[in-house]
Amino acid sequence: MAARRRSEMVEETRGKLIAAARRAFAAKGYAASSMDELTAEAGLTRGALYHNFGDKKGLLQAVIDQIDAEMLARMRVANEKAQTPWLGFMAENKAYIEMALEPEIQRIMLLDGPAVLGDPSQWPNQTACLRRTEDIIRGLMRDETIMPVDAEAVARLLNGAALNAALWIAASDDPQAVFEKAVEAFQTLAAGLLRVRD
Amino acid sequence: MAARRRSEMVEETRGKLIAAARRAFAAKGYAASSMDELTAEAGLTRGALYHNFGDKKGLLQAVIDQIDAEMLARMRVANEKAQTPWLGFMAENKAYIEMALEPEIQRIMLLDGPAVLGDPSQWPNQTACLRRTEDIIRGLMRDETIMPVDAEAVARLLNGAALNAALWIAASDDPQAVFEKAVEAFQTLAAGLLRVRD
DNA sequence: TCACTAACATACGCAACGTATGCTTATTGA
DNA sequence: TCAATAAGCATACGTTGCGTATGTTAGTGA
Repeated sequence: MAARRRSEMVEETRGKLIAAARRAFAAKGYAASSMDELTAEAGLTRGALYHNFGDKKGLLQAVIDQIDAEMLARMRVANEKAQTPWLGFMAENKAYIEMALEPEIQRIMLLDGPAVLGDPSQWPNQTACLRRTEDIIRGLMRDETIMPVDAEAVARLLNGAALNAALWIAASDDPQAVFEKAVEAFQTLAAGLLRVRD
Repeated sequence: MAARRRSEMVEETRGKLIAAARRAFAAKGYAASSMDELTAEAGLTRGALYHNFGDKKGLLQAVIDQIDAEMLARMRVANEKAQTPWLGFMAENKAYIEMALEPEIQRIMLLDGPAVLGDPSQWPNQTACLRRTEDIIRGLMRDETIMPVDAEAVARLLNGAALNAALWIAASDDPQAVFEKAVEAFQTLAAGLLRVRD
C-alpha cells in the first residue's frame, strides 16, 4: 500500500464534498440540504467539511466557483463556432440562456447563490462570465460593429435579461417554444446596440 | 372597555407581524431572521404567526404581496407624469430600477423571495408588476410606437435587465453615477424595440 | 346566558449548524 | 531510521430555531 501524498488525499476529499454538494444543492436547494447527509453520501463526516471549507457557505462558494468556470468554458466554445463577432456574441448569450435553464445552474447560481452569498458581483469568480461579456462588447465597439456604449452597464443588463429569461422559460409549460421566443426577444433588444448601423 | 371586533384584532395582529417581518427580513435576510425575535418585537409569540400564516414561508409570502402592491402603485404614478406613452414606459422602468435599489426591496423581492419561494412568475401577486409591463408593451404596439414583439418575452427580459442593473448599482462605489449609466444603457437596449421607426 | 369556536400563548420534540476535543497518519529534521 | 509535530478528519457536545401539539382566553351566535 503505497502511502499516498497528503495533497492528493485533500484534493480527493474536497472533490467528493463539492460533488455531493452540487447534487444536494441542485436537488433540494441550499437551505434544505443537510450537511450530515451530504457528507455521509461522500463517505465522510462534517469534520472534513468544516476543516476544508470553514462553514456551509464556504462549501457553496466552492461549488459556485467550480460551476462558474465550467460556464465560462462553454461560452467560449459557443463563440468560437460563430462566423462573425456579432454572431459570436449572440451565440454566447444564447448559450448562457441554455445553461441557465439547467436546474443545477438555475438553483445554485441564480437563486441560492445570490441569496446566500449576496450579489454575484461580489463573488470572486462569478465575475468571470460577466467580464467576458464585457470584453466581447468592447471588442465589438472597437470593430465598430456596435455603437459606443458603457460596456459594463450593457453586460450587466444583458446578463440580467438572460437570467430572467431562463427563469421564465423554466417555469413555463412549453419550454422549447418559450425558449425560441426568449431568444428572439433578446435579439430584438440587443439590436438597440446596432441601431445606428442598421 | 368596548369589546373590539374579532376581524379588527386579526387585521392588527397580521399587520404587526408583517411590519416586523419586513424590518427583520430587510435588515438580516430571511434565513437569519428568528421567528421568536420577530414576533416578540411585534409584542406577540410564534403562536400568532403559525395561526395566521402557517409557517415562515407564509409570512414571507404575505410580506412580498404587500411590497408588490406598493411597487405597482409607484410604477403607475411614474407613468402618469410622462408626456408620451413611450416616455411613460421608460419612466416606469426607471422607477423600477430606483425601487430595486432600496435595500428592503432588493433583499426581500430580488434575493430571498425567489430563492425561498421559487421563481417570481410562480408567485400569486408578484406577477402584477410584470403583467403591467406587458400591458404597457401591448399598448405601445397598438399605437405603433414600437414594432410587433412578443410582449411577455420582452417584459420578462426588461424586468430582468432592470433587476440586475439594480444589484449592480447597489454593489458599486458610486451608486449615483452608476445609476445614470444603467438607465442610459437600458434606453439603448430598449431602442431595439423602436428600430424600424427610428 | 351558555356552549362553541377562533385567536393566540405555552410547552415540547427534533433537526441541523458550528465548535471543541480526540485520534490517526503523513511529513519533517536530525 | 525514528521520534516529534502538525495536518486531516472523526466524534461528541451545546445551542439555536422551526414546527406541532396542547392549553387558555375572549368573541360569537342561538
